[in-house]
Amino acid sequence: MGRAPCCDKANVKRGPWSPEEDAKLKDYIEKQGTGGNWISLPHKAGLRRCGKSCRLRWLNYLRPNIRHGDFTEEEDNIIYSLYASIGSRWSVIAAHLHGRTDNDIKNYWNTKLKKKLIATMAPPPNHHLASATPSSPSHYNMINTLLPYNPSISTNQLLTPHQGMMMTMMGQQQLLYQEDMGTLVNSPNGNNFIMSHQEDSQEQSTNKGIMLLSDVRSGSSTTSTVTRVKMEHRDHHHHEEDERSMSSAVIEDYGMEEIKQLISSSCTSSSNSLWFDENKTEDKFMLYY
DNA sequence: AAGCAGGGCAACCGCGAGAAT
DNA sequence: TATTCTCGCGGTTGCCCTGCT
Repeated sequence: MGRAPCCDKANVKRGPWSPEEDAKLKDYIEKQGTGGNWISLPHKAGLRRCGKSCRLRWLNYLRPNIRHGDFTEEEDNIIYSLYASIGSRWSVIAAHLHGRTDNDIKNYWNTKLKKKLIATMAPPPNHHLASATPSSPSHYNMINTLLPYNPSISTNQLLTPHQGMMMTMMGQQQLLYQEDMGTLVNSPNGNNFIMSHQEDSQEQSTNKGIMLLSDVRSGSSTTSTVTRVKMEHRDHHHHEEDERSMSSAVIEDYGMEEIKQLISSSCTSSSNSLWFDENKTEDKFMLYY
């Protein structure tokens, strides 16, 4: 036989915690600790609560050094970077933000940061691909947060930012392969890009897949690696070779209607190229279909 | 002032992995 | 070894507040 049931669910209080309950729980844990057993804790502390509820209340609200309130830009950047790398592993992300709880970060992401990201990705209303106008600093920062976060972290495997971002956006799809196509180096004066290898632009345009361009700045120049990513649906009945269909599924999976509109509005009828051209002199972020 | 809609956030739900019996 | 529970996690829900009409 196993253990006894954790609690009598009919006899436990649910809903918001009162100040008295908070005080009881806090007082008990500060004096006695959790004892490694949350299930028996509420009874010992004189609370008519489920152990899980006590644990949640303690971890998310009562424990010392919890920080509430606005997130800093630095915290935003860490969240962006880690989310791009590991996805919605909020507990791991929380481990890198002192005083923040996974619940806090999750809520913050869902209510604010995701919208902020979408807003930042969207081009200005008068966006033109040929424009050379630098984008806003906020976008500059956002793009750079997609660069590898240097983690001495406990994740098993970190994807590169573009992998992570794409995997996140792909939803039902999986990475089939990633192929390095070369390196772009832009000159200090701006807009001249040199492909260090893979000079066959014809092949670039005819090979199906997504080309990603991510930037690494060093000194006065920016080095951009070019990666072609090939994807397929996990549902083998709907294996897609049609990149247009794939791009549509991507957006729907991510639930980013705004980005869908953005892509639609950015897609030219004369080619299959979709661009997120951020019009920066030193940083570009491009999707190429 | 009242009604409504949307946003923010605390709390709950359900699942998987591992532990206890 | 099988069964059942605990813990920790991510996803979801629902209440409350605020702003708009």
